[in-house]
Amino acid sequence: MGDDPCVGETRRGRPTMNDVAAAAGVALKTVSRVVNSEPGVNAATANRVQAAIERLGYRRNDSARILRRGRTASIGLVIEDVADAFYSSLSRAVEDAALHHGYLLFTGSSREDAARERDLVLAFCARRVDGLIIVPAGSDHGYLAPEFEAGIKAVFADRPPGAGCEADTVLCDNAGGGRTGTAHLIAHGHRRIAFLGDSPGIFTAAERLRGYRQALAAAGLPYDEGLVVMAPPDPARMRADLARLLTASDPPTALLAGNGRTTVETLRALASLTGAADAGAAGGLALVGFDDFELADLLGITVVAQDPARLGRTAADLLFMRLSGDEEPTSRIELATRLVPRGSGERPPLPLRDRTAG
Amino acid sequence: MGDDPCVGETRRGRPTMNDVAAAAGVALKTVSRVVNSEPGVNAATANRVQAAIERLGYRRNDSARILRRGRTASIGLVIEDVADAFYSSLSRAVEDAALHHGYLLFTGSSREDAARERDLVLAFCARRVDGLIIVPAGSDHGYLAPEFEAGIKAVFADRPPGAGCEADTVLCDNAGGGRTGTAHLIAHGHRRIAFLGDSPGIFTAAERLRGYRQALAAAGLPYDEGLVVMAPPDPARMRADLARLLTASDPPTALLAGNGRTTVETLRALASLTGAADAGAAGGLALVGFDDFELADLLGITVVAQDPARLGRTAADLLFMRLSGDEEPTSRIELATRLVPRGSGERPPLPLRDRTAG
DNA sequence: CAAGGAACTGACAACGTTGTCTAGGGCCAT
DNA sequence: ATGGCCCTAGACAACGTTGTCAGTTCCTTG
Repeated sequence: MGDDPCVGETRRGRPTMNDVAAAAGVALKTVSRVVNSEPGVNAATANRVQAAIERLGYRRNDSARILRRGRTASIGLVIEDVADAFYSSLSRAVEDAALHHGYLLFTGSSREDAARERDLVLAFCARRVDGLIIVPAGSDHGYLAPEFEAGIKAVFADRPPGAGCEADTVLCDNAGGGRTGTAHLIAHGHRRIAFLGDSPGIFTAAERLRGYRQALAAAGLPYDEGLVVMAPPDPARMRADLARLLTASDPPTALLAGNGRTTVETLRALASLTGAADAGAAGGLALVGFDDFELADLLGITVVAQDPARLGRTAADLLFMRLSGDEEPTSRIELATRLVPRGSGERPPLPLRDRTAG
Repeated sequence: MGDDPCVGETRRGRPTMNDVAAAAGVALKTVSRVVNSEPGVNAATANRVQAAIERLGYRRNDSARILRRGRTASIGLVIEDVADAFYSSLSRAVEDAALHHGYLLFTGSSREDAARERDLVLAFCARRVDGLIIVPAGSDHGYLAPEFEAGIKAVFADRPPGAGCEADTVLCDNAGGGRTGTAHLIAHGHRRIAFLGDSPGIFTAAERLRGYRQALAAAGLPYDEGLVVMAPPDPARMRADLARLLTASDPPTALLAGNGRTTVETLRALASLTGAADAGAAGGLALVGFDDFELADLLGITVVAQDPARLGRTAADLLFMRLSGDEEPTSRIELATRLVPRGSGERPPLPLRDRTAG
């Protein structure tokens, strides 16, 4: 009479185990056993249940399951921005690990906003994720205290947690990378090296600057504030800064770019300033970038390479160790960086008079 | 006596609303009202409850909430690979939309594997996501039927669902883009244009090839299978293919690369084959890439640009329309592509004898 | 043949929350 | 003074699952 071809009750919404049980003529618990492949169900019964499951299109409700069992088999990942290649590589590594362990993954980008980091983390906690991997934007992680109390595991990646927050941490050796990159330029004869970093509040930016200063000091070179820019990589601002640097009375002969974004924007700025088609050699400046990027090989850009996938993998490994009961003291791992010479960082200083030739 | 400084019972695990209620001397339901900012609670009482919440570090259990309310305020996103720039831009757009609507986001990469796409989607469904955005890897979406029956909303992005699956779809105009790119090369005098695509089973790859053929036909040019490669972008394989193409008796004077990956790998292959530092001009070949990529501007690579962020935004908009009750017939949106001339696609055909000059 | 066990199945409570309904008390208008 | 209403608060069931425990059947074994 109705227009529903199904046999029996027309239920709106999803069938439950109860519906399946009724359809198969067994008890609820038996369905549960079949769904979870628990032993102790007669093959014939199991088949009947299985048939009912397929006929009704039954799908277990994991919210109920989670509520009952207390574990969610999911983890949360908070990064700075998925659209950034560094973080998307990291994401992918975490995703792989999660999949491998049978976990589902919540993802969110903080956009370098501490409040947003906190909201995301707490939302994940409300969903009762078993663990968290956090690239922190903020420096106060007091809000995590009740979560730790409740047994949640967290691993910090790329940047350490705020003071007073004890948790596993995986970092790159940012200061070491800054030293290496700077020392490389010094070894090629440069004495005036500009550092184009990100906001000084960002841990990695500050560390890399520290490494830069260490290398200068080790070589007996003075630290000149006029050669350092620490600000978010805005294209227009960077072009202006570079123009100012290059037309100064004692301009730099080499640049160290503080991260992937600044490297790329530096290349753009150089290209637009010098009009050179081959930005890699623009202005005869030597250039070392921090963080490798796609096509750096073709552009011949020397970089201090990090390994975001390894960072993600390591963080995930630590987390899953914790989730499987590991109670060791928290560890802090620093991953080495690797200098990849490709030409732009091996150019000797160009005497001032040759500059305009481009 | 114990070593726990807390007053009252020492509970392991998280405090519940019941615990908060006991601590504040009110009923469970009153706590619920406070937590959810429901009206009808005296300010003084609310303060008492709030204090208890903070003292105990209470955090609502969303699994229970979801179970009770039936809606999860979360959506699932299945893409091909987060680490790919195209999909990470798309992800970010979806993430923004989710945040804006107060939804949480599950993410997973299918790796071009239909079974994995299915597993991810079903896992998300088991978590009772309210909606799905899917970049399908497979071509059979029958497994979604029970989910649709249960009221889940799904939007397909970048590629259409398999036959028989009626759902909102947002695509790029792949055939149109293929036509545009090919016509552009033809307009610059090319008659022998190679097409370097991806696996023919991938919808976008097949569509772009179709556009290429349409443009050839429109210009009265023959379709030469020898100029077409349809396979996943493996670097070694691509180098071999390019070497074969370029040393053939009647080699192409221009290349149309089928997607971002193939464009980049083509550049690498050309650079390694010709030894040219400036890969953009390697071998004097004209080149148009499908899908824009970072630094294409600096390299001077002409592309048929898609807009992955817009794709994600549009898909999310459609999904949230559905989630807010929209019952219109399903729509299929095609987003226009945009040709961005940058030099590599505007080179005229180079006579064969000049080739080796590189 | 009785007793014991193995294999299978089911009844029931509990997970932590929210929706519905009811109850008490204070205040206003009649 | 009394009925009625609003404001506040709580009791209780229900969401769909899983863990515990108890029951039934049937087979083995002494």
